[in-house]
Amino acid sequence: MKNVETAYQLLHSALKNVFQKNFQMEVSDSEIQIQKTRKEFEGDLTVVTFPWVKKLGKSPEAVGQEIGEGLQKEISSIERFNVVKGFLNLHFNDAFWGNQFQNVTHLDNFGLAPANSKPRVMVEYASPNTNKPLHLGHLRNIFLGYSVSEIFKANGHSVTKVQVINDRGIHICKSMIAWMESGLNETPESSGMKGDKLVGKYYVEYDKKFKGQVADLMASGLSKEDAEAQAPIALGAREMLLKWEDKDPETLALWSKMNGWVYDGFDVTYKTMGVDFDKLYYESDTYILGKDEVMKGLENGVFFKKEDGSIWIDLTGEGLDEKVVLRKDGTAMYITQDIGTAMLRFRDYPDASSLVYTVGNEQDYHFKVLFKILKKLGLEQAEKCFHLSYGMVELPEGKMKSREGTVVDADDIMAEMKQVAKEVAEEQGKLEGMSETEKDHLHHIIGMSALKYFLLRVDPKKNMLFDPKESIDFNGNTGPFIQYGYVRTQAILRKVEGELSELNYTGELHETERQLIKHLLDLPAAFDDATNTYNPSVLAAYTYDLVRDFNSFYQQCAILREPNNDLRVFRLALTKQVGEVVKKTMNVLGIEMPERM
RNA sequence: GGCAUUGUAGCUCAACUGGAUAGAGCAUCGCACUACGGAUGCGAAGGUUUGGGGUUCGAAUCCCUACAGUGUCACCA
Repeated sequence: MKNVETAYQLLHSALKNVFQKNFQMEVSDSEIQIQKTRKEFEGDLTVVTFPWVKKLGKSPEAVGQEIGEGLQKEISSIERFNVVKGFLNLHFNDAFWGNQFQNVTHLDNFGLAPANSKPRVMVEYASPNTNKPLHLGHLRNIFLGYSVSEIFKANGHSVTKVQVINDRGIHICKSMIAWMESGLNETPESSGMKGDKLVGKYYVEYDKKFKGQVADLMASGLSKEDAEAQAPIALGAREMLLKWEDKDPETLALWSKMNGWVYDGFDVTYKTMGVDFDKLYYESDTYILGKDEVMKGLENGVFFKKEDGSIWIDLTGEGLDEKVVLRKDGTAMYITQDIGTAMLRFRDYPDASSLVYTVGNEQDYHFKVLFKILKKLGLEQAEKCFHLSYGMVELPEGKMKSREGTVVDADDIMAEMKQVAKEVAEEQGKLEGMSETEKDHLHHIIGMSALKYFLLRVDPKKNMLFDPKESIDFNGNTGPFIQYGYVRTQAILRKVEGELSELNYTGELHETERQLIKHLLDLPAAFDDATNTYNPSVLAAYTYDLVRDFNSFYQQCAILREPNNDLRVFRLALTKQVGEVVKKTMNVLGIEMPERM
């Protein structure tokens, strides 16, 4: 069992009965609107009566009154109700909520669906180029993709995390040619640099040289275009790409050596992030497959060939354009590769029902086209493929530009967060008796929680702003705030270990207790919402509110000091449940909970 | 220019998908408590939801329009 029968469900069916009995009417599900009662009114749940006002030919107040009385007969736990305008506010008694809570404590895995009870979903995220290090934008991508994977798992799906590594193409050749021309023979070992940083350095080097050469050529009278086409280093890069495609052994050796450095660097970064992958795809493998698929599609009439030999698809019938899928020289492009990768993935995982692509919204159009193509090629799962499109992370001065040096490096920002966590923790001075490695781990957990929460609490669809100067907060609506709330629950529970007996309390509830219970009961709905909308921010908001409710409760109700033992046990059980739920939801966001901080 | 997308407190974000008096955090000001862990709680102030029309019992949300930001419109990825 994932959940107890909710108050919503109860009300829902009771409403149907009321309409049968009082008005001899059937009501459709869509007519029934139940929402939480707003704070300024008295009640727990509110039924909106407007949809029926016309039909019944009565005033909203009269309809509300009548339904309210009917509902009271159906559900004895409805202690009282009031009608304000067309809103029927229902107040359930304390016993009802006490009971609901007790039912939850008996569940094994409240809020979660049984593992692997639903079809497999593949989630692609990260998918970096191999010519430069990861930056803040990647962090949003990676945390988002990881979290969505975990959300699907929590909802019972089998999940395979994949990425496709863009390991070939002109951009890698640029780093390679710059490295060769430098003649320094630098390696990560010799330079002491992280592999991805080293390769990134040569990418920047390339750009510098290129610009210098272009400037020189222009000074000697060439047009900008000609200069760019004739810059020696650009020619070198292109030549290298051709050699690569010809499988020139030396070029291939250099290529795999430098890519290897990058992978080593990425692995370190992924590890710090706390993310992983089940299966990697390399563009250098899949682009050939893509070509095959295009050729097949050409035979089947999905694609057509233009006079110059390039291959196209006509999507004008679907409101899109014509699109090239294979160059006239027969080489693969981005979308060719994507077609191949998709086909290969569904071949590798025939039980997968869909594939989620975590890719920035600048590629919205690309994925529209891709999914149409996949469908035309006869891939059944094409309709269920989903582009998890997310907005850019902007800096105060605008978009990040790697060439202008305005990127926020992933490793740097993570290290910085950890450093801040360390400073705050030392200031607090609550960690005596902890070993240095434990402390180090704790600082890491806290720093990462600030960063992850910061990036995940925003609706993925939207662009968001990151201000390095103000950096990331540790107070208020933040990861560390939630961690602190969790730590507090654990601090309390540690003192009563083994003391938790059966729940026996049936008395009145404090307002903050009712609030807390109601919030806890919303967990399954929050998970559903997050799954349906591919949106971790739903869970971030849910958890933040829960912790606030708990803090409120904690401030106003004695737990350990409560003299009435039944009530004390009840409050301890509440505390425990809050801790478990927070840990669960944060785990899905990839955020670890410390026991002390 | 076409298409897509966004515009909510000084700043960063919410708003149960059309519901009641638009909510949080940060920043500002004030208060609480021998603290079960203060990385706390409570409160004040802060809004013509970019402007203008429309749809209806009811609009930040849907439609039209103007303005502003962003993305995209490559045989780049």
